[in-house]
Amino acid sequence: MRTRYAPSPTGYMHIGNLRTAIFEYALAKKYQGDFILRIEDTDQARKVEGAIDFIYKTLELCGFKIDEGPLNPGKFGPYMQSERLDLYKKYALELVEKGKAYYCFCTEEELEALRQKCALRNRPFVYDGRCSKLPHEKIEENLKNGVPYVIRQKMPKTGYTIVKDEIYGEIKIDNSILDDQILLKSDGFPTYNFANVIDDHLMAITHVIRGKEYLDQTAKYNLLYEAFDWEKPTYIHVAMVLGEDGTKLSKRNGDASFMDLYDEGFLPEAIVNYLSLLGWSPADNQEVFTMAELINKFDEKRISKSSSQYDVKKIEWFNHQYIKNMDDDVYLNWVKKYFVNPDPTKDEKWVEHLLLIYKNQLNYGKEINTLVQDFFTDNYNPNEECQEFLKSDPIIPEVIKTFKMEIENREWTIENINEAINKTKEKLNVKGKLLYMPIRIATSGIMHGPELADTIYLIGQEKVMARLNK
RNA sequence: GGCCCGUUGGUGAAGUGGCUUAACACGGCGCCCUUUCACGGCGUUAUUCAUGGGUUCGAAUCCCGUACGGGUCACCA
Repeated sequence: MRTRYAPSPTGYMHIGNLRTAIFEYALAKKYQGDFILRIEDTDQARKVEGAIDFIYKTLELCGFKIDEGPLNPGKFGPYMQSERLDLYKKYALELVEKGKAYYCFCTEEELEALRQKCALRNRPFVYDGRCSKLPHEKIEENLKNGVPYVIRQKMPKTGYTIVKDEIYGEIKIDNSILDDQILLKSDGFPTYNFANVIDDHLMAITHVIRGKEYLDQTAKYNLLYEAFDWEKPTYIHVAMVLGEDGTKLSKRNGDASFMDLYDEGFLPEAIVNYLSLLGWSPADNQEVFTMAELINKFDEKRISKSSSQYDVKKIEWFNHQYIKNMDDDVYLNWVKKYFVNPDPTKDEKWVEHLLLIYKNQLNYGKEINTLVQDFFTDNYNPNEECQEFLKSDPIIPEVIKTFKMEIENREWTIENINEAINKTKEKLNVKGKLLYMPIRIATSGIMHGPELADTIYLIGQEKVMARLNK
């Protein structure tokens, strides 16, 4: 069992690509197979500097081990398509030799004319194969004169080709719509389809997992495998991942790339966990699981046929689960990367205490900044809901007054704050919400917050007393 | 437009002819617990599986049509 992840080096990995990689990885590892990274850089224009390091880094963060790739080659290298050009040429020529492919000297203009003709008749464009009828001498002459050419594969004009897919079953594609596909471009680079087939075969890939948008094209792949008389890999096409709005993923509809999520403070484990459940589900009911468990549970037969929508709320929930389960010191180290301290004069212990009391309600790293903001402001303006509450019972002003008296002359510790609350309770014989909420509002100005004693302690003596004296 | 694929709740989904008058999870709403808040727990949220026919004693599950959604038809990957 060998699977591969074959991205283009664009320096960007959206969630759909990552999800495909997760499936590829899980499948390979389930059967103790190898996971190969191949860089598809045949489009010179779209190449991005440093993209390979970026891909390695991303996969590493996600917990993937790359068995073979450009930075750790195995015996099937090179793993960059741009370094395999002679290979593609060799195989393209082999097909020409066998009479299964031919040189095509058609110019851009000729093709455009052809295209127009098809458009006029409202038919899909199919190359008419005129160059396949060129006499031998003419071809030789053109080649000698350096006329630019591409190599095209001869496709059958009748009948149909069956595409076999693990998820979608058998699909019949009419051969008449198949173009004599270009194998080698005039710049000497292979087309994506051609390079894919050559590489998958030479790299002994057994299972190809890819987006459903390639399903129709697989007929062309099959014809290529047949032309070479090679064994086809098992195909597993997966439906798309859509954005939150139900449309195709793009930079426009939200933080749809791995790095965006990572930068927001989503843990790679949580991201992987969540994505594995998009378009796939395990036979049992477990949702939160480790990579090892995923590998163990993974079953490619259970991949869904229909596309699924990305949901921020749910990925937040997953992230929340992982954050809650972190050890305190690990959590602090992690959350500090996202925390922007508005007041550097606060000492480290105070900051850590503050960060810690939000650990079990934090959804993602950067959220910490909005959660803690009330601890960094001098503004005290309780909202309407607070005002309503304060007026809801005559005892409330008493509670606040009593608490103030109790805390006034004590040393500023959490124990003493709790003690003051308790004394208030005893003196006035109030408890529950009527006891806590007035104090909470009077000291912090908000109705929702972390543990009350911690909150009061962290707001600080000076500020609290000032508010109580109002 | 031709061809291909899909359609279970707001979302992820289970379900492959009777155990389903549709699991589980997220979100929403409500309640409870911890003397407050949060965490957590519990309940509720699809009279029904896009729709119309058919097959069958029986259909979300099988067949056909329709609608809707998506994909694909490049010297892009």
